[in-house]
Amino acid sequence: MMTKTKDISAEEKILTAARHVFENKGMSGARMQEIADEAKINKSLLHYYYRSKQKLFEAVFKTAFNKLAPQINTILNSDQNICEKIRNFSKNYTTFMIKHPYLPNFILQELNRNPEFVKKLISIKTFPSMENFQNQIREAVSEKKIRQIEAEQLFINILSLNIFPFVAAPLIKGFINVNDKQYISILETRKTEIADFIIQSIKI
Amino acid sequence: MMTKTKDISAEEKILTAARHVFENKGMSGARMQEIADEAKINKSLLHYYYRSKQKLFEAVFKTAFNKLAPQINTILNSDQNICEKIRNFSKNYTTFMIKHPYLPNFILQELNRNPEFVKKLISIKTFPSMENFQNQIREAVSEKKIRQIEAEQLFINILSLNIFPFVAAPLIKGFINVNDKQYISILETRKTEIADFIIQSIKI
DNA sequence: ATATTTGTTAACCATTTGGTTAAACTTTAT
DNA sequence: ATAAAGTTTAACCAAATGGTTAACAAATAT
Repeated sequence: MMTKTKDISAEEKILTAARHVFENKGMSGARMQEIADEAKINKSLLHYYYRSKQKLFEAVFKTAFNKLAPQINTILNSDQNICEKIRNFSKNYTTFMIKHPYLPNFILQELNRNPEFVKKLISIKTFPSMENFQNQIREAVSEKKIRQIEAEQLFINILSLNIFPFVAAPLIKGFINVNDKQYISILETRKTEIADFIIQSIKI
Repeated sequence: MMTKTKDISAEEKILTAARHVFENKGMSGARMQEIADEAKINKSLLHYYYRSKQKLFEAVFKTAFNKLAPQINTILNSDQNICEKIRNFSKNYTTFMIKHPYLPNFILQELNRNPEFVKKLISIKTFPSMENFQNQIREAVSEKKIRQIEAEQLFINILSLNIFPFVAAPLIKGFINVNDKQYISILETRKTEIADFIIQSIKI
């Protein structure tokens, strides 16, 4: 009857549950039944809305990737100066990922398992290019605003310092021997620490 | 006695094949039959030598982890000075991982999937501690050899810059638009580039 | 030589798993 | 009201999968 009013659509419940299960177990570890249970719907509904596990996975993966890519794009294409870029990105990225800590690992995992997938993503979307960033760095170097450094290397460094602490959280927690709460506190510090570290390195 | 005059023992072939399959597909994506095929032995032999998939996986994981942990330990415990440490580690680690590119991803993936596993590793082994490294950094800071920085943050930065380029290889290759060969060349450059970047940042 | 232990294989087996079907229930259109 | 279209479920199913069994082969000990 009126059950539709405050109900979240099944399709939506499925996507949320699928996201959760896939992020935790990966494509091959996830079970359709587990997703159905978590969404509290019948397993057949999964196939009704998304034809197959693969299709459901791709839906989840794409929305996940579309949360990551635009952020990285702010480094490559935006008219801030270099230091601004680094400061803003590090702050925004870390803030966002503290709320979605499984996202980076999920994406990297599946990208590693299925490297051809990257090519799809690059071709289909208006995929960010290094060109603007390269020009910006070269210019900054020749104007002696920053020391000599290759754009690719700097780009990799920025990504590494920002993303790795989330991907390797269990490992790092083990080595520096802190609990979850303490680790989040360390990540909070990194919102500004990362940018300081990078800028300190490239300034003249 | 049990001296095997045969070329390579079946047990060894299994471990090699298992390592390969597990590194590529992960625990849940790996298939016992695939491991058997790759080792060119009957599937029953897998269970003869290693009781179960889980046991076989653990054998593979432990040997993998034991290749990573000692390297990280050279940062935490070794009597080199800070710059030496950073230079040597970055060079050695990157050199090693170019030869074993799937290792870091494999370890991080399974650690993420099963975070309790870390606790096992920490407790059982003479697991490296941060203490010496912390003292070294604090001392260097107070002696004004390097600028003020927390040991944990520096440690995370060192690991990030070294390990992330392997974990995120497909992603980075996509963004900076290079092929495998070009990417390896970039990694080669990083053998010294990483240390330069860090030292530039922390020197006074 | 032969008994015994160790290594190896093909044939099975029980369970899990992604996916299908057909019927029932709801909502919307006529 | 009633038909049509959309949504949801229980009951199935075939294939895949981790694991077992029992017989056979090779090495080792007596």
